[in-house]
Order: sequence, then C-alpha cells, then structure tokens
Amino acid sequence: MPNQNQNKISLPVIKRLPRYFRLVHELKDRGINTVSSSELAALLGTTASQVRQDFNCFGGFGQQGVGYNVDLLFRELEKLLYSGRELDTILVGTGRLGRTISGFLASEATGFRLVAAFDNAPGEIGRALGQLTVLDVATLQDFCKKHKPQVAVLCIPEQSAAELAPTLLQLGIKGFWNFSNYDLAADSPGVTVENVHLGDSISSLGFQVRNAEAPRA
Amino acid sequence: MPNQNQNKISLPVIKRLPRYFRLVHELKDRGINTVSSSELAALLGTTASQVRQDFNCFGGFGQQGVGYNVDLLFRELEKLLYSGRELDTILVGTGRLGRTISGFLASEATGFRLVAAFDNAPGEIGRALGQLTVLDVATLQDFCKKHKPQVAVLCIPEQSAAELAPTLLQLGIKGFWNFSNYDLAADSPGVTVENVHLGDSISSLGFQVRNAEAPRA
DNA sequence: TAGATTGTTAATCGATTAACAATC
DNA sequence: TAGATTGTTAATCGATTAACAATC
Repeated sequence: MPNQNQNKISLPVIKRLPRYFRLVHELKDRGINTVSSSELAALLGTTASQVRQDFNCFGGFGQQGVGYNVDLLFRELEKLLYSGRELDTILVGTGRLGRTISGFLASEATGFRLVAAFDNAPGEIGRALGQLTVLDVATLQDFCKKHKPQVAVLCIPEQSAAELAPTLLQLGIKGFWNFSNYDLAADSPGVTVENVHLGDSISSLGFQVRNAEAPRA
Repeated sequence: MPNQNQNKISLPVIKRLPRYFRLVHELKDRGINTVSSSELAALLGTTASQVRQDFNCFGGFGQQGVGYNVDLLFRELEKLLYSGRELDTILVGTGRLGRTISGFLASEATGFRLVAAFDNAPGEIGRALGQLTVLDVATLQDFCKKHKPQVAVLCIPEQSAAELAPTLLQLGIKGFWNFSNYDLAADSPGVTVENVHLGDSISSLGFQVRNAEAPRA
C-alpha cells in the first residue's frame, strides 16, 4: 500500500535518495532479486533502521520476513527521482567551470535538458557549446519569457549571481544549481536551491586535515 | 581568553566556518570595525544564538555590550582555516573535470599546493597542465613514497576510485577531495573525506523541483 | 509452524534556539 | 549608571537509532 506522502520527505532523506538509487541500480545489474534493510545498511555504512525509516517515507513496499524486491525498489526510486517531463535548463556563465558543467549535464544528468547558455564576455558570445551557441546575457530576459525554463545553472562570479538572482526568480526559475560563492537562499516559496560551494568544500577539507588528531603513537 | 578547543568543533560548525570567513572578509573590506551576533545572523539568514555558539567553539573573543571586533574575527578565522604549511596535493584524473578542478585549485584555493597530476590514458600522459606535466598513474606509488603528499583530488570514474582508494590510504593520504561517484568513507582514523557528488546534487535538485508545492493559487 | 524481516512506535542523541546572568 | 551584547546554560526541535508487535 504505497502512501506516496512526498511532502513529508525531509531534506536529509531526499539527499540520500540518489545514493539509494545508485546502490539499488548496481544490485539490479548484478542480478540480485531481494535485499534486506540490514544488507543495504551494511553496504551503505548506515543502520537498518534508517533504511527502513527512509523507505517508509515514500511507500511501504517491503515484504515482512523477506526483504525488499530490488526491481520494485529500483522502479520506485527511478520514478521518484527521474520521472515526468524533462526540466528545461539554462546555463549562465560559460567559462571553464560552466563548460565542464554543461558537459556533465549533457552526458551524465538525467531529467534535465540544456536549452540555452549565456555569457556576457564578447569573446564567449557566439561560441559553440555542444549543440548550442552561447547567447548574450542581455537577451536572457526575452529568452526566459518566451521559453519558460525551470532551472538555472549559475557558473558566474558572486557579484553577478547576486545581481541576477532576483531577475531569474521573477522570470519563474524554480530551481538553481548554484556554483557561485553567492549564498543564494531559497526563501521564495516553491523555489529550490542546490549550492555547490567548491571553495567552502576545499576549505573545510583543509581545516579538517590540518586539525586531524595525530594518530595515537 | 581563547580556548582553542578544536577537537570539540562539530562538523556542522566546521562547514559553516568558510561562510563566516567570507562574510567577515567582506565586512573588513567595507571598513566595518565591529559587528554583533544579531547583525551577522541577519546577513547569514541564521540566528544570533547560532553565531555565538559557533564562535564560542573556537574561543570567546567578543566583547559584552559591544559585539565582535571584525579584524580580530577575521584573523581568527583565517588562522583557523588557512594557517600552517601548505598541503601538498595530487590530482588523479585529468579529464574535463580534473582540468577544471586543477585550475580552480591553482587560482582560488588557499593552502593547497598541486604537486602532481596523474592519468592512465596514453593521450593524457605527458600533456601540460598548468605548470605540471601529466604523469602515468603507474608511477603514482613511487611518487607518493618519495614526496609524501597529504591530499588527493579524485576526478576519476567510480570503479577506478574504488580500486585506488586503499592504495592512496596506505601511501599516507590524509585528505580526499572526491568527485567520483564512489562513496569514499572516512573510516580510517585521521583521514578526512570531502565528497562532491555532482550527480547526486543535481538529482536531488530535480526531485525537489518536480515535487515542490504548487504555489497556493 | 518457526524464522526472518518489515512497518512503526518509542528512546536516544545531537544540533539549534531560547533565555538570562555576567559584564563591557 | 543604563543599555547593549556576550558567554553559557537550559529548552526545544528534529533526526537517528533501538525495540518490538505485525506478518510474510
């Protein structure tokens, strides 16, 4: 009896979904039919309790005494993460990072369709980017009004991101994949932000390495 | 009376340090001398309580009735995050993502020194990468034994990361900046892992956008 | 049936927030 | 001194873990 109560899936659970999906995908490929929460927990380095609690957020489809059907689990997670219309996506900033991310989006991301890329540098505008041609960011408003993209990928400096964010919100962007240092806050209702702060990530790694306990001699 | 009790800084606090640093840096540049926890909280979108709790983890240097001295705060955060010897760092995987990350490391990361880059593709080996020449990953062991790098950046496929991780641990790598889909677990004592799972990030963004509450009409 | 494992409730743990005495 | 703001303890909140009855 699936009780698809999605509004109640908490953020920590949502963040774990892709990992569950990857693991279940692999089990499926290996031809495994059934898996228990404790087996999954061992593979993930977590607890069986957490696995069961998480799976119960999006519908109880385990079988007592047996475990979970891998194929069913796979289909549920796939539906949850990747079903429905592709999300039309624009890229803002086609520098080194922007180009890499656009390649990633095209080759490895499911459910997103890159429909346009923008930059403000004369040297970038008009260049090819995969199937696309880089457009002048001055034309961004017109483009969005016409094509209504839902997701924006920001690969621009902090300052530009701060300036552009309100405009993009007004143009109806519902999801931001933000690589700028600007701390884009998801304060508008119905808007989602995924911040990827590479600088913060490497800084906190540095802190931890420097301050790691010296291994007891 | 600074009570540099670093071992007690919890992970959530560590993750916030770079953000505090960026903000305090900006305040300093704007010539602001003093700031209260509530002012900081407003700028960060958090609570004054959290700011004070966090700052107290690494030494109480506020002044009652006045607030925090921006310059002192800046110097403390800088010391905490970036002081000490630079961390010798190797890059494994010089594909599109690896090259981008190496550029980022060279231009925007503080406290890290990229000392070598490795790949296994004949077409990559010998190519220039900034000041470096891409080395054959077959020579990685010898290199590490000789130069003892502390940090490894993994821009390789999941499978390769899974194979290489134990070797790197044995060679004394203390910090991993992991961009592969392999879920590198920091189970060895004194070893830190920062996972940057771009695929998971974009997948969870997709989930959230698709399942966002429709704005109440 | 007996054994196993789920679904789900209860207990624990840790992080965040609130409150307030100390003190500048 | 009076007002403001910290440092720190206490209360709350939410996530994780444990426990166990339901059931395959």
